[in-house]
Amino acid sequence: MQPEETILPLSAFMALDRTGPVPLYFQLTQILERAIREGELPAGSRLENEVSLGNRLGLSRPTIRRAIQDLVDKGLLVRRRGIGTQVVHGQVTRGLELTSLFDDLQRSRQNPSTEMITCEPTEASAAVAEHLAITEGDPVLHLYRLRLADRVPVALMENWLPESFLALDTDAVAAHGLYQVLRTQGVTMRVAKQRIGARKATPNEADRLNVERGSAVLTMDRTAFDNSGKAVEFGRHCYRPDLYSFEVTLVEK
Amino acid sequence: MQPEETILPLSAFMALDRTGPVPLYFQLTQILERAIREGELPAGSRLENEVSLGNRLGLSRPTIRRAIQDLVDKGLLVRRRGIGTQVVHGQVTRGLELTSLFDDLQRSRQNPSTEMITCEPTEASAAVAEHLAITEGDPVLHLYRLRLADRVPVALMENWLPESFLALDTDAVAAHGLYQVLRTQGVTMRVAKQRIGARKATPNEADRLNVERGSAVLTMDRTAFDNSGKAVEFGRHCYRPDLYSFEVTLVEK
DNA sequence: AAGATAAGGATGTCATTACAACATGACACC
DNA sequence: GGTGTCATGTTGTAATGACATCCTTATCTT
Repeated sequence: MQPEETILPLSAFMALDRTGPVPLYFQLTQILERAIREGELPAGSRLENEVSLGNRLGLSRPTIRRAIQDLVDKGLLVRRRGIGTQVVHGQVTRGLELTSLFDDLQRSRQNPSTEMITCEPTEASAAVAEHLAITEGDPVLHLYRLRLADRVPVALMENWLPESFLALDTDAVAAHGLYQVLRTQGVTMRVAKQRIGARKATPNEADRLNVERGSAVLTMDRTAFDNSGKAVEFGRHCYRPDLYSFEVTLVEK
Repeated sequence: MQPEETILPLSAFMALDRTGPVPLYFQLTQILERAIREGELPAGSRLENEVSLGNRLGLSRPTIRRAIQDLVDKGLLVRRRGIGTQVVHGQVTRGLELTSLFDDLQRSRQNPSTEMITCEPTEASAAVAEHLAITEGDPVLHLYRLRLADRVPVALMENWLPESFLALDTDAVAAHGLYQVLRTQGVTMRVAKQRIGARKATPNEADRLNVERGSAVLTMDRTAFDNSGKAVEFGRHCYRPDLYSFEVTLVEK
């Protein structure tokens, strides 16, 4: 049997602004996403088809498709040729994004703070050099920080940045997070490759994270690349697993 | 300074087949991806621009863009307006896909096998019902399996499937993996939401995974949805962290 | 020498059109 | 009753054209 088709009233799309700098497809994506999260488009319901929606809004089909595709990629919608587009069941969750833990915690009002343990230039080890695509012994900036949420230790973070960032503002990093500072330096992260694993905490880690010795920690190694494809950061982090976990949404291509 | 532009010879694109059922953009994606992985397009090099490439191949610009965009989404390329498209530095890795652990291991020739511990109908607990979007007490199929690679235990997997799969072929699941069997049943997974964490292994888990009691395990909870948006599987897995980890590639949208 | 301006080249956005492929349901046919 | 066929509705693929926006480089001006 066909699932119920939900047709949004035209009023839902009155916010569309054709003159501003915001792309139409993006505005449409946001409108639809809000409608899904607010329940106006119930889970399992069918969307109005692309052509009809385009006609009603005075938008071309490619624009409609682009907007819908973005939501499919986010895992909110599912498309089937010959059938239509449906809202995925199951509560929508915010997936992993290219942000830092600091942003994550701030978003969830956890009152994040950072304690800088070490911040000094050093020479790249073989492992660090490999991840940053530089040569062993090259100068790098080494950060060792403790992340807290509501004054409770959540994560221990060790990061290495290539030579061009040796003069980074340490205080700003402690106050606003590494990624925020890099953004103000004109560096925009585009791609990050992460490996998530687990192991026993070292005694040092256990003490700093304020957990029992021999506890399990969640680990994440990450290399981040800027918009020119160069590696700008390599990090080894470990998290208190009772306070933090990773959410990932996978979509079949 | 501008990075070096690499122009692929026309011969690289001779494989393009305009008559077959394979979309042109997809063929182009594969050709480019191979060229990157084989090093014909070196890390950091600039790609030929969209318009010129389209003219050379006799393809329209939207088709070229679609192919390139897919590689950007995969984290292999980076685009900057006004600049061009560049190959990302850093070795290319296979990211997390919508496949099962069985597929993963098979791909890396680890000789995977499965030991079925439990496979029986039961009633949905509150947690299971929540994730499958059914009501507590509804009948579900409960699987409890041990995954081995080269006869070494790698993961303990607990899965629940909704009522429609109560009559699943247990032997086939043990032989070919759960996802494979579901595919033959006409079920195609489209979206999966995963949460990755860590904790200490329970004594039972430690024994079955053949690790010391109190070891750390990597955990993954997953709900998978089919192409109609319905939840078809909920799983709680735990992995030996010395033998398995998750790889994720994030791309800024 | 430093700053402003202009030109060129690249990707980003958007509209229009056409046809292909797939799923469903209705209906005729055997 | 089962099977095949067709019409219809929907998304998928592809080409074409136009303009916008951004970055770099070169040039001109001060």
